[in-house]
Amino acid sequence: MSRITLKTIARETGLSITTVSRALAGYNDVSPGTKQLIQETADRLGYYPNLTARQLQSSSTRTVGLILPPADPSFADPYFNLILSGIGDGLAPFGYDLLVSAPGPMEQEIENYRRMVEGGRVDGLVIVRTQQQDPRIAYLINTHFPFVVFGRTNLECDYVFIDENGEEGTYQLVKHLIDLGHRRIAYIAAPLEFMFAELRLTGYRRALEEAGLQTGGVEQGDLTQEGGAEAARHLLGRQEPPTAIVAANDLMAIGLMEVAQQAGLEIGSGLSVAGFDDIPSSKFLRLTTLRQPIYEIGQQLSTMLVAVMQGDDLAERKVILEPELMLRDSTGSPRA
Amino acid sequence: MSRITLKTIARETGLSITTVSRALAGYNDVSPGTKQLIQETADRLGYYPNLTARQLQSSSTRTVGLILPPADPSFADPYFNLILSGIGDGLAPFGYDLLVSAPGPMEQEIENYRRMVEGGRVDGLVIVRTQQQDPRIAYLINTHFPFVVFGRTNLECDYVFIDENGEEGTYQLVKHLIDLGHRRIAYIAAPLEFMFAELRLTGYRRALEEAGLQTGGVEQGDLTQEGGAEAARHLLGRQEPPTAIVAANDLMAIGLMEVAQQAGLEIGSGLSVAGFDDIPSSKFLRLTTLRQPIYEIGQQLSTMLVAVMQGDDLAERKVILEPELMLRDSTGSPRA
DNA sequence: TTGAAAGCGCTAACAA
DNA sequence: TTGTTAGCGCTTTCAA
Repeated sequence: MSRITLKTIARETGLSITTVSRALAGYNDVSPGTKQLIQETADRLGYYPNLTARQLQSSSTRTVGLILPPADPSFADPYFNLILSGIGDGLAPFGYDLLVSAPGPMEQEIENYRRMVEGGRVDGLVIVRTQQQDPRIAYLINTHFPFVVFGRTNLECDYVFIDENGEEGTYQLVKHLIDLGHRRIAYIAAPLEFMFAELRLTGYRRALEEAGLQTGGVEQGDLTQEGGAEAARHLLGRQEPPTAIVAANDLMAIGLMEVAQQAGLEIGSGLSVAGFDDIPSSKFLRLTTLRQPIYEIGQQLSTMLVAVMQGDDLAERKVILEPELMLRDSTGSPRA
Repeated sequence: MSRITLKTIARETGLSITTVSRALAGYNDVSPGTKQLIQETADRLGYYPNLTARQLQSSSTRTVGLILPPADPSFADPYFNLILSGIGDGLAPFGYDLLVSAPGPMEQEIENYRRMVEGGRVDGLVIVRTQQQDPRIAYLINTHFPFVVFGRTNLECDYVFIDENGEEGTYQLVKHLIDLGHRRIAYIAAPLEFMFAELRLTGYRRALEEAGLQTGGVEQGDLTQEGGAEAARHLLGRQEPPTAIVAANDLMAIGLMEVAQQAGLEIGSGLSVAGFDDIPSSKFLRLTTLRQPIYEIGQQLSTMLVAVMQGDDLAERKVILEPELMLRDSTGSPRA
């Protein structure tokens, strides 16, 4: 009991493979009678075309790739869940599947990209979490492979991307804290190889500078809740602890809040805390943050990628969205 | 500037495609000198094998499929994010990729399955969110295709699955509420075509029966926050409103909490609320719930699937996990 | 140790 | 309207 192929149907009907192929493809250079016979036979035997063979023939896969960065556990990060969701839902109407690849333990990231691109497994790629000098983008431009990016880089290349204005957002947030009366404002930065880390940190610095303030301390965290907690312990242990701490993402801000509460600080009045992302939990924790519509960005990215793969011209090749400042109870005036 | 194939290398070195193939595959029936020449040429030209061609030849894809149910927006559901994360991370060490397919707008679900299975796009499949008479499982058993399932069904078939004991968990939860003194306990059920909906509802009913209590009202919700809110409005509008409401999942419980708060009820003392899943937000909302380790289940499922695809015998083909009762502030004794 | 030939399942150019 | 031939890129007998 082997698989049903065109050959099976050809043998069954006594016609050639070519004719069977054309009949099923709906070409009209096949006589109606033959067409019907073939169609009936195909239905009866339950024929379904082998997509791998088609891919090989057409060198098109109708599949889009997404490779997750080798963080741990990268996949469980709410950020990726949302972007994945947006891309998946955005692709569905176009009939594209999404091939997701998580990097194995000791595997080099570039191997994943080669597998997808040079191995011909996908027609296009979505790149997320850009680095300042992102080797993946240099590589893809070099190979002329269709891709879109979530995030900017410092590379001098022309490519399609969406990014949020992390600098301006963070600037507005810190300015708001200054306006509330804070003078010692600390920052928990993301790893600086990431482009967004640099941009957000710049926004923080610009706001302080403009107000003529010194930094209230800058730590670096690994974007996890535990990383935020760790950085918070350092910052709160200082001789003159800050009255406000801004974290580069919500997850770290949440870790920070827990540490502050354990230290007996009242969030909002005793210590102001803010994050970046507006993940679902932030709403319930009343965390002031900057909202970037990650899910919608994912959707828009997939639409743009489809255009790129089809060779269409895009009206906007570089989209920069303004994050929305979500003021909640975790920030307030410093204690008098 | 076309792609580098075995043919390119063969032409370049003056050898045959066969020899090139075997040299690169590491066979030792190629002379050392030839081998080295081929290897060097391949490196120099940047050869990478065409995976589609290999797939066609070997009829193996090293890819696992996951098809999302046609809920809306299915992808954004925290439940799927976690299971997806677990599967993706679990598969990575084995070198399998994950092909995710979201159903298109008007597409029938079975078409997705045919594409993956009969189209030969994947070597195995993960089925989530089982229905009582799940046609997908009947189909897969029929085609002898490797798969594993998250959730039971009412089908009399032998297949590999993991499920949580939703009946017993819900029973324990409702029993706890009864012990606290509640007498009017309502339930917001999930759509009953889902197997887990039936099981959890049974647990609720069993606990009431055992205590000789009437139901405090049963509504059906669509598993979303808004669905929970809607059901809550009905339940709270009753002549004798319940003192406790249990929802079939956390998302609905969260919607329910919001409605209750708007109605001026104090969660925990005025109205006890409980859910099922323990999604990240539940912790912050202090929602009493039943925790099922969805991420870990996803990981274990992928390990089991790899075994099934390899034809290995599994020690445990049917795993049923006990959910953990997470008692938080959203439940308490009813007001005297 | 190497190469010719066949085949995985499909599509497409070209003849008949 | 149909069939023959070739080819997508690879692996695998089987001969040389």
